[in-house]
Amino acid sequence: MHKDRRPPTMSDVAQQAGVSPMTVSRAFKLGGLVQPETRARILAAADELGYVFDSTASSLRSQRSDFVAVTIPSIANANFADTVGALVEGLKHQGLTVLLGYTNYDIHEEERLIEQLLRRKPRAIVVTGGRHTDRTRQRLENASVPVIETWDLPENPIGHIVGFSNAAAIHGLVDHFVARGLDRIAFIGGDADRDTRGTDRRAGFVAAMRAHGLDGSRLIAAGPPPISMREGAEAMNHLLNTRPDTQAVICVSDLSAFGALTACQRRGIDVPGQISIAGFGNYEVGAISVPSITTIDPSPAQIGAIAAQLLCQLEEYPDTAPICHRISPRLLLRESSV
Amino acid sequence: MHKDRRPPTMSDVAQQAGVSPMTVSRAFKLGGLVQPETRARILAAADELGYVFDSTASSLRSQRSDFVAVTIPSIANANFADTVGALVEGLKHQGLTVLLGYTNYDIHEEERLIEQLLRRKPRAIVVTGGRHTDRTRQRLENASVPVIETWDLPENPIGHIVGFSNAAAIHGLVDHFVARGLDRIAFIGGDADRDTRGTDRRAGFVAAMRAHGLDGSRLIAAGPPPISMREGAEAMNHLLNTRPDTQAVICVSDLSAFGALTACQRRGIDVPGQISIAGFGNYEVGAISVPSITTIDPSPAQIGAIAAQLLCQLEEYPDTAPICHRISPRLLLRESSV
DNA sequence: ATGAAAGCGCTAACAA
DNA sequence: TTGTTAGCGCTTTCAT
Repeated sequence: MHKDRRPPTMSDVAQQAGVSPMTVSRAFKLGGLVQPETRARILAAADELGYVFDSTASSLRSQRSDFVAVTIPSIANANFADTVGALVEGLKHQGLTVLLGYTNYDIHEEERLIEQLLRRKPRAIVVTGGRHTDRTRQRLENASVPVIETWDLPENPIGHIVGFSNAAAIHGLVDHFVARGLDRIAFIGGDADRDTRGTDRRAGFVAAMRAHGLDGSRLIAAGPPPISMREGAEAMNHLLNTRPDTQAVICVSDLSAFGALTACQRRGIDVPGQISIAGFGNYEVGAISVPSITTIDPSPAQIGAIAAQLLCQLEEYPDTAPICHRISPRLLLRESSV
Repeated sequence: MHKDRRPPTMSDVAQQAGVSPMTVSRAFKLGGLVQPETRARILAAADELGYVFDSTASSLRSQRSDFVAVTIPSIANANFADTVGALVEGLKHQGLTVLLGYTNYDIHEEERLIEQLLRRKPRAIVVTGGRHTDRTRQRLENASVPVIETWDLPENPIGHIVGFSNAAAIHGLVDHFVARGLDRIAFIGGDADRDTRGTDRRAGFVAAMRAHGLDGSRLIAAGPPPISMREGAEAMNHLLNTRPDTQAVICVSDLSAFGALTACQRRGIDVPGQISIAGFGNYEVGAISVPSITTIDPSPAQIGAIAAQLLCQLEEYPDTAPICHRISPRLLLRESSV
């Protein structure tokens, strides 16, 4: 092995196999029309030389890449991970890869990220959420690649949508609590406008309380996202100190709901005996905690699967009119609420 | 807007700004030697035309990309997410992006993924773990880009290492339990050879028990990774049914440890009164649960930060000899253990 | 089923 | 500081 020699190209492989570079190129394509034995010889030659296909050159020449760009607010979030997992799975068969970027719940970081991703000429782009900077919108609109917004139902969609109304989902949860005779309901989280889905959930809470003629002012801020267990516990402590007569708490996610639950446990407050708790997202922690936590399941994997399906359709019919696919979040009643 | 016109290139921008394409190229580089006013004019022209820099062409011509490939077993794992987060943060200033792929804890999937990533000519590649298929090893060795293996201390490293011994970390935990007078200790997880770090942890447990002259056969399989809360609860139930005299349980991660804890709670078994529980990873759930869970903190963010630092160093001195940076996991004693 | 020529959009190398 | 020329490695297009 001569370590400092320049890496072999298709021409080198072609020479080794006694064919033209074009035939090597065809041998590496999936439907490439090459004699099976010729292909075998080529692949053997490639292996022998340690040839690595150059996607860079391929993309430049063909003016098409083999990946879909996906942006999520955070890795380390099981909900978004499930969406991405289903997306990857659904695109694998099309020979499409997923290129993942995360925005830290910041639409300016999203802007930076999306500009970076577009430079690589993705086949399509899937973003989380429907709120973006003006510049991001503009970039995506001009990008001339399919755009899918997920986890939201934006009023002015850029392209396609696979999502649901975060506000409506919480509205349904409030309805359920009120039907069970609970009046004094609080909401934890969703104060920072960085997490737009969290903000929508809080807005849904306020609207629902108003619709029932109830006091929707029990709003506990939990700081900038990601709002997790610790923030949920802190918010719950604050709530118990300031509004001790609260009967039920809806949290922006199951993670903060679990934190809230632990705060109650440490204070000896019985859940759901003294206070009911609900979350959002159907995270594993809420399914398994004692008590288990009432939640709303937005079917993250389904979002990914449908987005993948839509992308496959767009591969075949690029001019498909903008589609809005609504997911129906399900209410899961568990031990943490009466 | 003519939607079907081909997208503008540097030449178009150059023409618009009244300069040569080369000057536009320089204007887009960070240290490009261009008159400030010229650059301003160029950027304005680019904006006006909706120009998007073509990384594909840039990479092909310059034979160097602007990204580091990173592979992790799973997104949706807070530990790996923290490593990646620190890596991204540490590379941002160098103008390097992270391209993330995940392997589903499968070294064959890893092989596929790494081949895909290498086709894009990354500046470096950071992988999780030190066990790979032969073909993966070969590919990485021949790739002529820096390789960093993390979260492990492989015996035959491919390149650089930023990691720790998973076995030794568990060994220390066993020592602690034994010193507290606990003899009948079980281990949950790590049966499948897919999660090599989990397997190492179990091996560390067995070796430590043997070193103390204790019975190291209380091993509860938890199925294929990712082993999470549900599997931890199931394994704990199995353990309580089959070896009810167990005094302490070490779990392959805090997630399964939390599951094990809930299993005890549902059966009315006091933790740590009747049984001690420990996990691994210092996940948030174990810090906040009631009781909080004793764990080992492998400093995931530190791993990422050091890897990033090493990569920066390698940018400057590419011929740096292989470095092995050892992390020292810390034992965090919490409420779940005596 | 295979080959030859041309060129994708950018930048290295050199020149001015 | 800016411009000119050539070519990165592949695939499109056309030919055989």
